[in-house]
Amino acid sequence: MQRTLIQDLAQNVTQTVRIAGWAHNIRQLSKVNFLLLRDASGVAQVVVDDKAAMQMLAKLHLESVLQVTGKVVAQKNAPGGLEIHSPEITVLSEVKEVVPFPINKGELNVAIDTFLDNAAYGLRHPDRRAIFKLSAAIMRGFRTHLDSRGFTEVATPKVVASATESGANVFALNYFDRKAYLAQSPQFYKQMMVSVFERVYEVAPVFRAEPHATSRHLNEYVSLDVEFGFIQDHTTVMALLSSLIRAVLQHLKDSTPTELEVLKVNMPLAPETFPAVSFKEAQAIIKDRYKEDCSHEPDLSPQHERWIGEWAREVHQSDYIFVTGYPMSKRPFYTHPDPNDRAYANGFDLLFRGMELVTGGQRLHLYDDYVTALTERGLPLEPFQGYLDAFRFGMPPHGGFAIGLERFVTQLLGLQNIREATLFPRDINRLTP
RNA sequence: GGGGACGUAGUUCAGUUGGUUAGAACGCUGCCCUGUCACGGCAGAGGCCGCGGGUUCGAGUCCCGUCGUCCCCGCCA
Repeated sequence: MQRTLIQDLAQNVTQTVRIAGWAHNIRQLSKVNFLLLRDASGVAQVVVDDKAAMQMLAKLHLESVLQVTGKVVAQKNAPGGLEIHSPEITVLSEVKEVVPFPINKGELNVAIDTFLDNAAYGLRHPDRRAIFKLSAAIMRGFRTHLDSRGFTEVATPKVVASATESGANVFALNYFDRKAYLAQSPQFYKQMMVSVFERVYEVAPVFRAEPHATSRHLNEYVSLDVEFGFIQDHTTVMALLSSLIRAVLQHLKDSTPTELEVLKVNMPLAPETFPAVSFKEAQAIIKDRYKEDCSHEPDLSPQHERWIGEWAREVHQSDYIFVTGYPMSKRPFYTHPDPNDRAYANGFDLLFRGMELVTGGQRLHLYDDYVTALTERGLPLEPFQGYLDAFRFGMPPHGGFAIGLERFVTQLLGLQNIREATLFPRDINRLTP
């Protein structure tokens, strides 16, 4: 007999079906037991009133994997109105010890460190699983929208020869007795691919060797990267990003309504055009409204970003806000300056509910500009030659951005810690599981 | 790298100005209960109070060190 998923039981009322999954809970009354069986699609109640079967259940540990063949019955006092009667139960995988913490009590109540130590078990909790269903839907929505706009998905190397664009620390590794590094971003490669495909994107991990210890940083995270050619300036990139975010949110509503409900997600305010303020305007708002003068600082602090996020929600009814025109001194060498004021960048950050979600902008596209930019920063040309060749042989005006997937999920769900949006997070002191 | 907080049962946490035998809930074990749905009831097991040192008649509680964890800043997505 073929296996039926628990979510499909409603279409099989009065039929005999076979379901299989994990012993989520067993409620034992004297003459009847209720076995709650969980599979990836849901939880079903199995009514056990056979004496031998109840004795077998009494000895069973939770999370044992069972196969149950029985009749689907519509019963108004059953959870969900359905249950399985006259079950024949087979143990497929017996658990021989007590589970580390309960996952069958609704809300999960466990410290994040304990949870992550037992991730392979804890992630089975339906709420935790729902987080990663949403994460998958974000990646799917990202791909679907960009595919429809003529983008090509690429896979660029994660093992690279030279340390990279910005100051971020990289992980060094031994590559056949040569030094290599884990890529801190696909930046160079996606730019090179603009000269091949014009429009590209990538969904892949990036690696940062920064010893940060915060609730919003990971040393390995998934970067949703986009790069495309023949743009006017950074505003072309911002327009594409806005429509992409809106398309992803719509995709979530269409494809994961159950998960959005289970996790009680407040869908973001995302107006047709995301509001934008310049870096200097942002500083003025902070001074005006929050009475802190940061006008001599070259960047916004996390608190400043939270304030701007709050301001955008109140004044523009938007959970997303662009901050444009950061000082060039804080941006990497490939950044295109504002032609009207070369001290500032044709770039942007996108804040989502007060946290940096995206960085992007227009890039330099002329070979000579790269030579100048590298020279001004005291960097040698030689290690960048493979990259620079793309510009020597013709590169259109282009730009792009990178979205932090786990940050998207964290902010969407209002999670306390980005590790909750990561299956197996890598941070400064966690390398396993 | 700088700063702050916290380490007590398998888990999440209480634990008074230092005072005798360290508690609760969930989980676990046994018994009872035909309809539970966070099932309920009764009974029970389970603790080097992170580790080391100190102060004190006496330390889970105060001090120092150490290890671990969480958070903030820096850096970034």
